[in-house]
Amino acid sequence: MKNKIIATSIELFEKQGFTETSIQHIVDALDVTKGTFYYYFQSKEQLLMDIHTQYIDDLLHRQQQVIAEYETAKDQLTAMFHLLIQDIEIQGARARVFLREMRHLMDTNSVEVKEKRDEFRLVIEEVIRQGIEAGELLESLDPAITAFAFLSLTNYSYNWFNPHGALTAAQLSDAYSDIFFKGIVKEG
Amino acid sequence: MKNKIIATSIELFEKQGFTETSIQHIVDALDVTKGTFYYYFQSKEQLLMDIHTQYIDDLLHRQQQVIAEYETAKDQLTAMFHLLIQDIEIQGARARVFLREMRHLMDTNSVEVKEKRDEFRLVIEEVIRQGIEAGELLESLDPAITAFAFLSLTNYSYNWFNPHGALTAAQLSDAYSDIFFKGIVKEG
Amino acid sequence: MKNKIIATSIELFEKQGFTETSIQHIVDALDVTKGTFYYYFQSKEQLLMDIHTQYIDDLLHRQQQVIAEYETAKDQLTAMFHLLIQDIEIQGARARVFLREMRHLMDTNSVEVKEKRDEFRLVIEEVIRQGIEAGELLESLDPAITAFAFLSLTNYSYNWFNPHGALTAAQLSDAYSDIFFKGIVKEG
Amino acid sequence: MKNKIIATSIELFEKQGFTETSIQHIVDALDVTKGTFYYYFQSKEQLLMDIHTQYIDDLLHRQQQVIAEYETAKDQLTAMFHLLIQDIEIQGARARVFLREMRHLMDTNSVEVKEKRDEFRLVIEEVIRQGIEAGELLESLDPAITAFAFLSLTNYSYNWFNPHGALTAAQLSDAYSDIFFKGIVKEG
DNA sequence: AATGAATGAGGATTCATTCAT
DNA sequence: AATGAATGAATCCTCATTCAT
Repeated sequence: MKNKIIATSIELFEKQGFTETSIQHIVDALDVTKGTFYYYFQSKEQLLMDIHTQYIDDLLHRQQQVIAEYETAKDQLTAMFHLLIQDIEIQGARARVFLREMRHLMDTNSVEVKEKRDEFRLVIEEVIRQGIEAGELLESLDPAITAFAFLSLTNYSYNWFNPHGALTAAQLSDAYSDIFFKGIVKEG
Repeated sequence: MKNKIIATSIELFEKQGFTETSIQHIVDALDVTKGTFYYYFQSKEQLLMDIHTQYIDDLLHRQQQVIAEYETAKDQLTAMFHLLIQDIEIQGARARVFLREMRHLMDTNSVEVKEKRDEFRLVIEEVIRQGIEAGELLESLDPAITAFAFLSLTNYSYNWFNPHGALTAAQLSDAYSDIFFKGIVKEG
Repeated sequence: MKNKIIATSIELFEKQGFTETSIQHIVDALDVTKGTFYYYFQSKEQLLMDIHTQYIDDLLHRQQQVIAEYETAKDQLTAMFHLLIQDIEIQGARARVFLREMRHLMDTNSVEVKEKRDEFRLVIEEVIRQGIEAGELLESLDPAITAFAFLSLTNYSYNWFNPHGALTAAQLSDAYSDIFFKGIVKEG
Repeated sequence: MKNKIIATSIELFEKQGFTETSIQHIVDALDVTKGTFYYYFQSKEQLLMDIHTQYIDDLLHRQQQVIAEYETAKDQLTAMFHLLIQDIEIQGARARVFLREMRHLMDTNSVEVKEKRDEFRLVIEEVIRQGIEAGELLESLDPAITAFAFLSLTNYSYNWFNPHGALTAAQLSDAYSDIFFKGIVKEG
């Protein structure tokens, strides 16, 4: 039941937004009553926190697998492009809720998620730093800014990329890898 | 007064979000009454629409100036990086409201803003297309995807870039231009 | 202008009801501003009072003409049936506002209109009383109840009679006169 | 609780009118909170609809009983006079709300109630038609107009008849039957 | 004679949450 | 494990009215 509530909430939060989705909407969609909801969750925010925690923990775990599996910065970054963009198809709704509704977490919840989010970003930053040291990436790069650039490409794609359209997730992640690695300008 | 309401609303919408900001909050901040608000705006959505229209119209206008002023795709894109990122300092709050709260517009409002947003994007797409034709940019590029990549970098920066921090807007737009034009990989 | 406001208000009050019609509606329909309204009327209730006074004064005046013009109770009542029912065509909206919205008058206004309304009814009662004394009408009648019966027929017709339908006002007042004078039962 | 809300609302709607009675008035009179009201009713209009439905359904049911119990048109109409006028004492407030506030129902609600109201009227029309065919009532009558005359007498009495005054309901319905059946004019 | 800005109280409705059962 | 009744604060919005100009 707890998982059913989470699954339904994600759908509704994605479609209508967190604030616009009432507990009543959620329980109506599941054909149970509000009491049931409050048996499983302390509050609406707690539900949002559970969704966030599940998502980011899973992502961190998969990021670690990618790091372990590949050796070079380029391979690791390519694998992360694939990981994040191909995820849209399966985890799209969850990811969009994660990216859009974080601001509704308060106090410790907010801090806790922010820390894990930062962790994810800092791993990327570290991959880039090691790529530079290994002579694989340009020395002129600022690892922090470059990590933000990477995350911009992946995260913003949740706003517009439709995995059921003509463009496939594989095509998009390949195209983004190309742009990110080689740039867009033709060499003189 | 209308402009004062808009200015205050932008601040509050940015800090707390559109839904979380009540008309009461807005008028309290201005020390007027709710009646005053509704004298100037038909509805809360109309206020949001006014903010959106002002922002996107201004942006489209400045985009046209950039296009007119520069000749090559590279220069035009560089100028747009500067335009958008240096804007964060002055227009940051307005831009963040624009980027985050568009979903609260409904029906015709939603369509109208979406069209202008698309127009802005399609101009970038066209710049890229002409850059390719001119032999300036890589032939392998998909102009549409590349335009999205460009917008990802600029728009996502509103989420994290703090113009009052150590990193300046000029530094960021330069760094992003470099990455976008030349990529991050060291040539063999 | 005052008369234009009254005319427009009657239309709106009839269509939407007194409470549901705002001053804003009225002035919008006339393409003037609220200030104009309050230049001519002290309050919304004063406007309603003016409408009521005009209507009932006119009616009392015409009732006196009928009384003066005809001699027998039957002729006077017939003339009043015609007066009231044929009025629907020209004065329908005004009459409906009068009959439906009287309850929104307060204190002295309410009393003043009620007195004139009672006066109209008591004249009918007196016509019936004199008809009985003259041997024209049945001795078994209670003049007060009979006057109410008369007013029921005329006033309730404002609720359903459509002067633009197949049934004409003349046909209706004739039919009502017949029923009221001779009843509906076939003599044994 | 639902019935308590209905009962209290009827009283308040009758005294002050539907629009003039706020949900706050209703819940204050019951010493509960607004939330409670909206737990039982979707909206203020739904409450009004419930009142209307209860009233008209009950009336239709009792009309059928009268039709079944009596044989001649005269007896059926007499019984309906009694039914409707004696009802004022017990159902007066409910009936007045029904007769006065129907216009606040919208869309399907309005149509639904109107249909049942028409049904009630058409049954009366049919009784009159059969009375004419049976040679009991005058052939010159128009059944539709005559039915309206009947309803005018009964419905308008809700506006002025006070069952706690000197005139009893029985006396009024007898007087109205006499007038309706035999008219007011003395036979030559 | 008319305007435009402002008020402040009150309207219907929604909602997260609680709690006894 | 789940229900159903109730709360009370907050939300958007409307409105009659005032008043300086």
